[in-house]
Amino acid sequence: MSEEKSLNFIEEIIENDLKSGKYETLVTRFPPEPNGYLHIGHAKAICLNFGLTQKYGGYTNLRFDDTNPVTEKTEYVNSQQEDIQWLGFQWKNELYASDYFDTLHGYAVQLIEKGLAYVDESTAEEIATQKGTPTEPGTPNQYRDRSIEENLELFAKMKAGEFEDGACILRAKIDMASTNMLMRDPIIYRIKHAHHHRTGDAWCIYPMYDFAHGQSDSIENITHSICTLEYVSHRELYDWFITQLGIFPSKQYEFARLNLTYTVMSKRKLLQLVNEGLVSGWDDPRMPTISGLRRRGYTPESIREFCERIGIAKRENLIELSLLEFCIREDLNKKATRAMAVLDPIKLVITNYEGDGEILIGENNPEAEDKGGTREIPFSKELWIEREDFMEEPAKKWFRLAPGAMVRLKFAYIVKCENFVKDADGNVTEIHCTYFPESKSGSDTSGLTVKGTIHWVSTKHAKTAEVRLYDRLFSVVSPDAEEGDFKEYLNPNSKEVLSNVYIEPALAEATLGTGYQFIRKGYFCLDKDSTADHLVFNRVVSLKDGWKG
RNA sequence: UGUCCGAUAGUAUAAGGGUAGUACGACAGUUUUUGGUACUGUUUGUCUUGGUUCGAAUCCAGGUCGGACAACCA
Repeated sequence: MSEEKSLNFIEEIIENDLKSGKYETLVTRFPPEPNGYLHIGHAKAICLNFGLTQKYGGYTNLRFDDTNPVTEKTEYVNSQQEDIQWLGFQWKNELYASDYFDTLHGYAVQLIEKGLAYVDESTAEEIATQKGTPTEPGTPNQYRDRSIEENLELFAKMKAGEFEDGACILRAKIDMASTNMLMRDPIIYRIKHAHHHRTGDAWCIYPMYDFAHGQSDSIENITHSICTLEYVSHRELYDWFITQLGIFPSKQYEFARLNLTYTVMSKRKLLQLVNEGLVSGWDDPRMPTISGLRRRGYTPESIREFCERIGIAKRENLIELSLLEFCIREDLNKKATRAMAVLDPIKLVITNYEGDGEILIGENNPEAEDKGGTREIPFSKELWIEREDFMEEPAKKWFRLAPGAMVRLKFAYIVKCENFVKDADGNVTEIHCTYFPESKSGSDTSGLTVKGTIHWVSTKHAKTAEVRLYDRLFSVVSPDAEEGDFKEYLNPNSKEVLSNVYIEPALAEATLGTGYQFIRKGYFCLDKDSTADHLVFNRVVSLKDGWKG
């Protein structure tokens, strides 16, 4: 009866390690560099790392990989923390690679003392040339055989600030002929007279990624250091430092990063979109950032579900955006309060309706167990309906309004289209209907049956709102794979603003962070730009549309 | 021309020598006061060539294709 969900390759490794007693406690970490906002690809890594320790016990650290002072900012630290917590995860320890600068410096000295590191005064260009190519070995230079004493002295001077940026660097002495370019005496410390967001001006030398990451993992007793595929070739170096230093042997495992159709994911490109004003900011609802998705109306649950469904493997992948959309529809279908809004209005007059109108009762969510309660919806003689719900010359399987056709007004009556009015340009401006008083929703004794039900808002009671419709940011499946500048492939219609949308009165009480379904139109949420007298809604995603006209 | 990683329906992901399964998508139908939801059905797949084996998606060898690697970035 145990419907065992199959394990991904990392879970298999962990189960084996736990079973064999190699580790008692699983420790993972999520290690972002605080140089940008987190995106859906990071969400995959977050769900993986935190999800693993939730499943197997143990804990996950949040460690900021802040070894490059010129790109990092506290603003990013804060946003990254907010995003992780919003996704629903809590780290055990908040740590920084910069916490380990002293230790790391000590490790470097140890390496020098073992004759495994040297100070190189070559220029960046010389070093690049000497490095060789993937198919040709590198060549050692004259600095490689300096004495330990001289190296120690020079490194001390580097630390003391006696050199300009770029004057020299500290390299590990490994193998200039290695088939792995990273093993050809990698740079481990460089000089940067720059202000660090946490250590201030205490340091002018900073460790490179390869000299900081594995050791930081080791210091924290990380058992499984999970990263993306582009670090595969770094693993040899990762292990080499740990072995030479004789410290806790964290192990690195790599999985394939997430790629999404019609999206770019690299921080560099996302930053470009922000800086060049092509989007409104990191949290533009079209951005694949966590903050963008949040503002768009995605829920943490839907993103976690998405990360669960895409799986973890080592092959390159390109996930269809439709899966993300499925996940948010599935979640919001159960949660979203239903309401009526007319995005593209046209007036409907019920010619035989007498009186001031009436109050109807509507279910807030037929998918919720308690139906989400009910609300009052005012109805009257004149209504706004969706322009696209009327066709002067109906198509084949048209269920909606057309001359002589009948539809039900959601929560209200069945009406029959008797007539319509056109302006001088031939545009329909008004639709005239008659209604059947005995067809009232919930107490219909008319015996009439109709195929179509349309939504509406009473003109007299309608409130107005701005609605922002979003579509994919790019018009090609894989902007990264296209020739030329990726920005040439931006979808010019990715955002459409409707400034005069009619909404039913109940929607005037909408709150930030709540999901709404505008019946027949899609899922929406209030935007942070909204004010009491100017409501702004974002469309999260449309409903699946079964009508193929 | 080197080293490393990978290859299963349109997209992802299982099956770990023994029936190729699941999800999303697409298509069709049932239900429905949302052309939504729910439910049912259909559709399409092991990169290739050999080998081992009673039996191979799985193990072995060659090939093909895709990706990564030559930042004082992470």
